[in-house]
Amino acid sequence: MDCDLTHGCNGAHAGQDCLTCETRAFSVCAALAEEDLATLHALATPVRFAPKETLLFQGQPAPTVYNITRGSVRLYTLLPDGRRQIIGFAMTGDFIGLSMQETAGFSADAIDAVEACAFTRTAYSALADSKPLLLRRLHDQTNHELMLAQEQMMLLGRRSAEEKIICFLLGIQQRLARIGRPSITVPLPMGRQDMADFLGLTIETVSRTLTRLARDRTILLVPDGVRLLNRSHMAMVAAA
Amino acid sequence: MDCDLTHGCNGAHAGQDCLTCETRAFSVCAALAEEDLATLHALATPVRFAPKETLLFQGQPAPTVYNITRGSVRLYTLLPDGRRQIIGFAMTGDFIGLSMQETAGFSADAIDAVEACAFTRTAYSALADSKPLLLRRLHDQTNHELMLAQEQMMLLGRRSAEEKIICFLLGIQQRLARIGRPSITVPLPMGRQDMADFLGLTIETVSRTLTRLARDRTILLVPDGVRLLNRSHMAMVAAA
DNA sequence: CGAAGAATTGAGTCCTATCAAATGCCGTGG
DNA sequence: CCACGGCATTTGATAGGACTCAATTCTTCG
Repeated sequence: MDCDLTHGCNGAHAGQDCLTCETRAFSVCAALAEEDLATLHALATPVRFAPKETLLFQGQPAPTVYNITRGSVRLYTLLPDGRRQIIGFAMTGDFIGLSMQETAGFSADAIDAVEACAFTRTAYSALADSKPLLLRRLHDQTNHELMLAQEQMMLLGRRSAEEKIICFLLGIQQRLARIGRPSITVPLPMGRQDMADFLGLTIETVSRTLTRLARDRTILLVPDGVRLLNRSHMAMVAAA
Repeated sequence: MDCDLTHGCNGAHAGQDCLTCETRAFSVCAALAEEDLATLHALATPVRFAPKETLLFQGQPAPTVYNITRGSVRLYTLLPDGRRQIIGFAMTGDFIGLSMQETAGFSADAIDAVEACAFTRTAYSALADSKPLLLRRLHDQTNHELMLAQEQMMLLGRRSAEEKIICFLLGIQQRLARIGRPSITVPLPMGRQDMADFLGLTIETVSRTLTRLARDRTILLVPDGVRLLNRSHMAMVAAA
C-alpha cells in the first residue's frame, strides 16, 4: 500500500486489529459483538497523520470517516476574513464525520501525531444500516455532541474569560476520566491559540488568565499541560 | 378532558388530524406514509400553551415530546446565578425532545400562544423503532441541529454585536422561507431580552444595534418585527 | 549556538456591559 | 374617553473586561 501524504499514511503498525483495539470500549465500536468486529475490521484502514495535517476541509467532499485511536484533532470553521472558531477537539475514541454528510461542515486537522481507523463513508453507512445497535450508538453519540455544543454556547455567550478557562480544563479532565485516563494533571496537546479559538478569546487573554490562575495557586503550569491544585474552587466557578 | 395548566390545555380545535396537518410537510412526520399517519394520529394529543408557560424544565424528567404546530418556543439553560443562554427557538414544524433522554438538558417555554402535538416519549420511541424512515428522519434532524449549533458557536465566539444581529435576522428569514413563509418583513415574536440571551449580548446592546441599523436604512423597525431594506449589505456582513 | 516559533508581559484602546433615566406601549378601570 | 400602572424598549453616561499592538522571554530544534 502506498503512502499518500494528503490523506494520511499507514504506518508500520498497520497490523492492528479491531478485536484488540484498546479504544474499542470507548468508541462506537462497543456496539458490535465480537463476530461483527471481523466485518468492521475488513472495512477499516489504519491511517496516521502528522501534526497540522488535514483530515477534512470545510465545504469539500468527505468520502472518509475516522475513528481516532491516538492523538488529538481540532475541528473548526473559518470566516472569509480569517477568524476561526474551534468547535471541538477529537481525541482517542472520538468519531469524526458522524453526520455522514456528503460535504464536511467544518475542517479538521491533526494537532499532534494522530492515528485513526479510516472507513469509506458509504461502507460505514451500509454497515450502520445493517446493524441497528451501531446506528443507535451513532445516534446517541450525535446527541451527546449536541449536548456538548449547547453547553459550549452557554460558555461562549455568557461566561467570563476566567470561567471559560476553568470550564475548559475541567472538561478535558472529565473527558479523559471517561476514557480511563483520570489524572490531576491535565495534558494540553493544543497550543494557546487553539484554546483561544475554542473559548472565544484571544491568545493573550488565555495566557494572562492561565498565569493569574497559577499565581492564585489554583493551577500549576507544566510543560504541555496543567496540574489542578484547587479543584473545589474550580468546580464552584464552573457551576456558578 | 380536563384542562391542566401546568402541562398545557387542549383547545376546542382538538379535532385536528395528522393527515390534514398543515405542518406535516416540514416536520419529521413527512417520513411517514399516509397509512402510518393514522397510527401516529392515535398517539398524538393536541395541546396548547399560553405565553410563558413551561414545556420542559432543565434537569427534570421529560416524559413528553412535542411537535410545534403554531407559535414560538424558547429553549434555554440557566446558570445558578441567573445568567441565561437561549440555545434556540423552536417554531412551526420543529420538534422538541428529539434526544429522547430521560431528563431534559434545557428548559423550554412558550413565547406566544403555542399549539403542539404531544407524544409520550416511550410511545414515540417505539414508533421510531418500528419505522426506520422515521428514525432516519429523526437522525437527520439531530444532525441539522448540530450543524446549527456549530454555526451558533462561531457567532457567539467570533462575531461582533452588529454581525450577530444581522446573522440572526437573516437566519430567521431563511428558516421561515424553508417552511413556506418567505417574506421581506421578518416577524420577531420574542422580546429584546430573548434576542440578547440568544446572541450573547445585553438587551441594551441589542436595542442600540437595531436602532443604528434602522438609522443606516439597513432595516426598518416595525411592530413585532423588522423589514430588511438592504439584504445585499446584510448578506455581505453575514458572509464576511 | 542561533534562529524561528510559541508564550508571556506590558501599555493603551475599544467595544460592550453596567447603571440610570426617559419614553413608548397596552390593557385596565374610573 | 382618558388617566393610570406596569412592562418593554430606548437612550444616555460611565466603567470595565477583553482586545490590539508591541516588545520580551521562553522553547524547540537544526
